[in-house]
Amino acid sequence: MNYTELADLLFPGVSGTPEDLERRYPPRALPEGARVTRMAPSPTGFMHLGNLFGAMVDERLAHQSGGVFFLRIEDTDQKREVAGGVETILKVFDDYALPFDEGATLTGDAGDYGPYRQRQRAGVYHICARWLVQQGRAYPCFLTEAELADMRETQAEQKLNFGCYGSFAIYRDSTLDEIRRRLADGQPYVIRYRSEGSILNRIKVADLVRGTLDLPENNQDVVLLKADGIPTYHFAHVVDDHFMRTNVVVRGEEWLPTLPMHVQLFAAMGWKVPKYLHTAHLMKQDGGGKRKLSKRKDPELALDFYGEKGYPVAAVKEYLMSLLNSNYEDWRAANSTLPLEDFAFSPKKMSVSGALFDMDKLDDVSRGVIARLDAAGVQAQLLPWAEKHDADFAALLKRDATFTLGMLAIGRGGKKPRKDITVWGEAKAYFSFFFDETFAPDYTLPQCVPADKAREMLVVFRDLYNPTDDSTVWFNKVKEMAKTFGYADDMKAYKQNPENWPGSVADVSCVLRLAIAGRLQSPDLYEVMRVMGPEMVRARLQRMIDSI
RNA sequence: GGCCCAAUGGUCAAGAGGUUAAGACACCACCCUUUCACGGUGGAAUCCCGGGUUCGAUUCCCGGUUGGGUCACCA
Repeated sequence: MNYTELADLLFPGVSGTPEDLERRYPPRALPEGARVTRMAPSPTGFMHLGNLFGAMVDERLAHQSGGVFFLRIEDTDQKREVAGGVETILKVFDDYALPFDEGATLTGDAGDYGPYRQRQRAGVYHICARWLVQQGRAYPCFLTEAELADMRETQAEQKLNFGCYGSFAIYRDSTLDEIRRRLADGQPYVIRYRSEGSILNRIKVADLVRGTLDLPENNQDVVLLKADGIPTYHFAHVVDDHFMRTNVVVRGEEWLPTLPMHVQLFAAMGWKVPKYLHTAHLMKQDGGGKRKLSKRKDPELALDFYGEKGYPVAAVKEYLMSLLNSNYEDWRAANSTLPLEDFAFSPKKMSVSGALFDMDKLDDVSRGVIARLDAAGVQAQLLPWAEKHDADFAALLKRDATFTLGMLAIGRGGKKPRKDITVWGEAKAYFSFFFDETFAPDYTLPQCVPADKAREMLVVFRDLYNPTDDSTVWFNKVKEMAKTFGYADDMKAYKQNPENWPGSVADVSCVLRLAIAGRLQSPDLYEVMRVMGPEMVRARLQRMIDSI
């Protein structure tokens, strides 16, 4: 077989060589130890937690080492491509503040190693595929889909491994004449790699989290170029990550079984194998067992889910980082104000087994993130969320900025900030009583305070209420009032002998809280009233007086 | 079915050949407190099974079990 002739036959318009490409994409001038990583999603219009999970590893690895983090669009499968898919990807990078240094952008490409969309790199793949054919390491295969299905069936019956290998690779040794005839006949074909490996041989591959892997050699004649001339993932990965000079490939553990094939392809091309880092999957509890988070069954897999609920971006990243490196939580506890980027991320600390996604934990992290914000910080996140998801609420928030800021400031700052809100989506219900439009009181009184007595208390309070009182003076007045109504003003005494009074100052406070907030639970009443101002407070008191 | 990866409380997990086997979430109780939230104290709860190596194994080795992944002209 004259392989050069075969190569010319298969790639008539292709002329370059891998050496040309080496010159076009020279090794990057980077300091020793700098890591070049990439995120390589398919533009399916769906970005999920796993994408983010991996991207955070990529980004940290690159930027922590003074390297490069780039974005490559893997659009080799037209069937799955969705209009606007690239925009969705870029938006996630933007939303989650994961800055990439080069790669695909909305307007084109940025960087010297492009194009960064695989379909635009056909020329590069063809040069490499042609070279492999010339070397006798790749060949055209005319197996049809039906034949492949039959083959699989036969293999299942005979309990053999699936795939195109050994005697099943019937076009491996076709003659040039036969190939010429089929081409002339217009028969569709793919380019397959001609594997000389055996599953009886073992290979060793280093993985940054898993250590040295001991795997069987690949014996499959894998497809390099599909019938439409576009590469499969496998070939694109090898070619692109070589010429884009990626030195750490971060990807999910679903790629472990094909790793030997990739190593084999690198070797066939005469290229250095990059370092690999295979991440464990995020799992979900399902009935008895656990399973990989699924796009169809689990809405929480989609990143949109978090945006809609109103999880702060920082909370989702914090949570993922705590799964990535379990010492992150301790670090965060000791460094509550530092940016996540100051944490020393280490691949060695990553877990090799899949973690169950824990919404309770995320909630806790999110509460903590929100609690650490000051009022302006809350406003800066809450308002955009509301504008996007709840226009009515946004309008209320914007009506009086000073009022809103005052409201948001209650219980913030200090050593022990309140953790009332988990996600922005809860904010409206939580703050509802601050706005007459959303104020929906439930005037159900505590048992020990009959309605007529409550009304009297409110009237008394309305008259003694002085907005200039400080909190101590104010609460002393409340206690005083409790006493005049025969209720205990000393909680300790009351708790020891509750039978001596009809109720306590706590019950009296409940009545006031009901009037002001319309419910039994609220942040510090004095603070709430201070923010509301005397006019609003009096109106609230009156409203309850008139209603019960 | 073949191949690959994994296994410490309910969840995330630290950990070392000899430990009272960290910590966090969730849960329970109590304390603080005019409510709620926060905070504090305490509690319950874990080394998958069987062999081997060893004075000693949850830790190392081998089997098994269980879970997960993968076997496409998808990525």
